Amino acid sequence: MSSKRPKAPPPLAPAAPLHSDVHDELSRRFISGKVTPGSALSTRRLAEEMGVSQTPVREALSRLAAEGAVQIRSKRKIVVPTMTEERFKELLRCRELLEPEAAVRALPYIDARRLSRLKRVDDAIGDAIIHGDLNAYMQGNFDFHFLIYDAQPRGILNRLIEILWLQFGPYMRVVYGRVGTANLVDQHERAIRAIAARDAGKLHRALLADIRDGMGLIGGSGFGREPRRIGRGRPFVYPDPEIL
Amino acid sequence: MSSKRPKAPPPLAPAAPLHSDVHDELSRRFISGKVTPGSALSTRRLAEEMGVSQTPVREALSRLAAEGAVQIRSKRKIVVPTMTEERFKELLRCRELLEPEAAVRALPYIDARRLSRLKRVDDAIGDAIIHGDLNAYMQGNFDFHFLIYDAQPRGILNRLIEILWLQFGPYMRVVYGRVGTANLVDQHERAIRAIAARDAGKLHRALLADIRDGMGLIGGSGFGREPRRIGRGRPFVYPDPEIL
DNA sequence: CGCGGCGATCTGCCATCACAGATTCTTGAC
DNA sequence: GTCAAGAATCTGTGATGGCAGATCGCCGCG
Repeated sequence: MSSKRPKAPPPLAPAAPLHSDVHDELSRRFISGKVTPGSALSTRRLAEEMGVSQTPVREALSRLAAEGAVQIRSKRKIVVPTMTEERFKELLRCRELLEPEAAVRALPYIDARRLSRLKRVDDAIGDAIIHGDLNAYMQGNFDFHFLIYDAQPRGILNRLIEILWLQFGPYMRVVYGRVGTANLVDQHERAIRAIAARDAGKLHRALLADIRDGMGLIGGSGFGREPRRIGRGRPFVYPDPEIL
Repeated sequence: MSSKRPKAPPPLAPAAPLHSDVHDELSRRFISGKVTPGSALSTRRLAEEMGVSQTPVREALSRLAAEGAVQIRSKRKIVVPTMTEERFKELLRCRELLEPEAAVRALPYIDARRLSRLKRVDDAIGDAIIHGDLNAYMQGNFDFHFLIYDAQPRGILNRLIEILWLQFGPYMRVVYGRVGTANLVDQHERAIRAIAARDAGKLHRALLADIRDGMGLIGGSGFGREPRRIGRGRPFVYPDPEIL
């Protein structure tokens, strides 16, 4: 009953801007592979779907473009990029360079509570593999990695990794959908043991193995069963290889 | 004199969107250090300055925010981040991880013509150091590195590196302005020799040395002679350490 | 002299509308 | 039946206007 407070104060949740909400929502879709490579996005449709105007959507897509998750073609098209073998390899190479480092840097910040959460997530991943639940698997995989990296307050390194996952997500989904999750081996357990033992070197190697594992699995599954194929040389070509 | 072509065709330059122009211009300013850390940006001012409306400016700033070059504070402020020692170290660590790799990958694509351009740029850098021309030095330094990385068509790796430089630029300027360019050693020559010899390992080490060199120079110059200092512990604190 | 409060002015943010290029679908001529 | 021209309908883009929060400064009260 103090005299102040003309209206209820929003102590938490200081009213995030709409474009931020939109970006978050779209990011989730990308990382969890709910958007399919090669498909087009429309500002108007997204705006209507989310109940906002075009403006915040456009802004969110602008950010996503900067993050490489979408391409803004000059020909009035904004599409989620298709994957080429080259692009895919580069993506994984970047992950190899950054993620083990991020894990090692985060290691000192991983407390017992977080470690137990990691174990729970890993169990969920195991279930997902058994039941062939692709959604659960991808969500679990994301949670697992970023539960590690984000133990330390998010910095530039983690940000770069997030950018990689934004580009990685959509493609991962289609590949796993094709190959199935059955023959996934669980490299995560190695990581958990390394964390429990506070062994940075082991953790580094475990992450590297995990990433390379996905590469072997996916990379061998063949590219180019996508929207349309042109010619026969490199199976996949951008239908519109113009600038930007 | 064909029957078609109601108006002149724009064969090159397909009329880039305004927001793209704005982003390019701002990027140049950031990379070349023409913006000072801690300063605020206003959409209206920039719009007026560039002769466009707020809309494309906001979009460009959105991209720059995704690239970490600016922070969009919730309190109606959009600022170029100040530098903390922590942030600075992380930035350089990321450069160490990515740039030598990018150089090595680009090495096969560097032809004689590009190599000679590299030498010219390096000469210009030498002159800039002698004359203490900070603008020329920073421009030359940027040109030198990206002349190497961009020998290979720009991919994800180069994109990540660009993001790092966008964040790096503003701070580099103030540090060099403080320390001076006099005692800069030229690690670039090592890189040039490595390229001429087609020696990937040598090139890798040269780049690493170049980056660490800057780190030693800058890192030792002390942080926190910036806008305002608070307390005495860690010399530099965000004046507004809220979310985002 | 100090300080509290109110107004002018700044800010980012978002909705709306208009424009122009591109695409698609229809329609009409041969 | 075939194909080309044009209209209808998409697309991203940009300017404008206005809303609400934040900030700064001035003015007057104590």
